[in-house]
Amino acid sequence: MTKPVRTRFAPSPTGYMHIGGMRTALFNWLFARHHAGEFVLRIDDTDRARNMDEALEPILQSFRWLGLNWDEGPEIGGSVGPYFQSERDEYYTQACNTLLQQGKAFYDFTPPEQTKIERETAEKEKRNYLNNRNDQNLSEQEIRSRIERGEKYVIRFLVPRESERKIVIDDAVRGRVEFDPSQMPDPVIMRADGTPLYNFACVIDDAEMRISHVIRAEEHLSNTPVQAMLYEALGYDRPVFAHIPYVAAPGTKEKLSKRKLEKYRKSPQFKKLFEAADFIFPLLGLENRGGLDPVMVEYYEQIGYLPEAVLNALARLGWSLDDQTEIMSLDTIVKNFSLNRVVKSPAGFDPEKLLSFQAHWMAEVPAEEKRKRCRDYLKRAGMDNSKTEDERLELVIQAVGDRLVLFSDILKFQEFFTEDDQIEYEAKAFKKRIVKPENAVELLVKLADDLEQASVQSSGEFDRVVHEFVEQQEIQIGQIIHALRVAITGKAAGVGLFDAMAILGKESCVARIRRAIQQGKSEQGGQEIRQNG
RNA sequence: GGCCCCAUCGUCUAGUCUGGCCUAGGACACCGGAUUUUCAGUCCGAUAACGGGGGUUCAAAUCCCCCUGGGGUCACCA
Repeated sequence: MTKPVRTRFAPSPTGYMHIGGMRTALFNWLFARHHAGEFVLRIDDTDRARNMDEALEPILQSFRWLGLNWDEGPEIGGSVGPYFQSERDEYYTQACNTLLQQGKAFYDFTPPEQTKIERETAEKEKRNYLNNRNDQNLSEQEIRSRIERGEKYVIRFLVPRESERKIVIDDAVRGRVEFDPSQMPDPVIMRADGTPLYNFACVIDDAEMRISHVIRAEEHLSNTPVQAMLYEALGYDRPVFAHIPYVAAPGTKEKLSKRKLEKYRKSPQFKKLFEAADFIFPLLGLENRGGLDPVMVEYYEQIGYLPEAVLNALARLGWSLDDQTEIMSLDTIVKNFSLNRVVKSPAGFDPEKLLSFQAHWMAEVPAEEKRKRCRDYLKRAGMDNSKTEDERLELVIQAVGDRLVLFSDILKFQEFFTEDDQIEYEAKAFKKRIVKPENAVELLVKLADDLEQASVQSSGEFDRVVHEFVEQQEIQIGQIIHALRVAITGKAAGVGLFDAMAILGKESCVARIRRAIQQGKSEQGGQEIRQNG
């Protein structure tokens, strides 16, 4: 009988969920779900964070947002808990004592400074570092008396160096990987204060929690031989290891890292994400949140991505279904996921591709949901007024159409939700379309009069009135339409002009045109004065 | 530096295990054209890759060797 599939993800409570970490978590989750197994969330908090809730909540929230549920872990518990490493001391102590008794681990009183010197010397001499084993054969009595004297010590696992045997890892992604134990230092497994080190705690937890497949990023590959030896020493069965490639920064092969944020700011692929953040987050009052950047999952949630899009993009980062399929729902991915089809080389995270997935999934969102989410952004930006009522909002969303890629994009169309005298003109567009052309202001004056007289309501009616005006004035439509757009929306580009006019209504249009005329005249006047002076 | 991993269009990838159907497929981006009052979109089209060198073979992106390049990791971090 094969063991039931159980996978895990073990984040440290750092207060943020790394997008690359999320990808690792996703693969674990997918593998478990595909095999109808279980997915465990375990918290690696051997560092003992002080504000656990604060540090953990954003991580759990990212899982919730993406819909990656866990079967055991924080908030829900489970039968092989506790799920916080800080509460599992007894397991580690016990395992450590077993190793000590069996002579598979030893007390090491070597002061850390000396270890450091030895390591540096080895490096200087360009040879592999191996720790000294001076304390390996200390008698029980001597150990006791040195401890009583207050000497500091650590406990090291005794690597079986003398055997000729190689440590072989049959990795589910990378195939057979060999390591030579005779090259490996004895790892510290317990600090003097009795707290375990990651490599040790991890083995015990994975074994005790009956994890069948350890799917993790490839930077752990070099930890694996040590862990494999620990499994054996402790009499546990090894899980299947699968080392998936790490997620690289856009356009590079370097691991995506939060510490390199400033560098990313300048990268062309990341630039748009930062710019979007700079525009949107201040409107939402989030500018002081500090760490809300594109390396975190929370960024994508806050700026209005769809879980479907992020999931789709993450799944395609290092995994493919076949030679064609790009767009996949979570169901499809679960149905088809396998470790065989995980690539070995690191995959650069591509924000452009994510955006294209987003555009696709956005098109599938029902109108009502779109309205709800957009209104939420308007509300958070303080634009909760009579103009954001369902009816108008629906019209705007329809007119905006595909231009709404992120929910927060609605904030780029503020002109529909602000008062007529609050419109901000894009300086460049205003100059080019209204101030500079000789007769633009004059035409706008006449058009405003015409509009005022006319009975117009629908987009088609506005279209008709403007076209009649064009004929009457014997001009090209291009001569008025750009000025008109800027006058009404303040912008050079946007939704269909007649749609915009219909949404705003005749009164608003006329008011806005008149205001632009005034502004235009004053800017022209200013120019003349300057020219004359 | 030691150990380990990786290597196909600008990017994500298919193809590699099981050599021939690969004059290397798809997607994103980019470029061009059409549609359009702008922008976006949509449709059509174009450009674009097996890191290099040796083998093995009738045949190599695919197997072997070497080189080069990139990366990960070397803690009383996780």
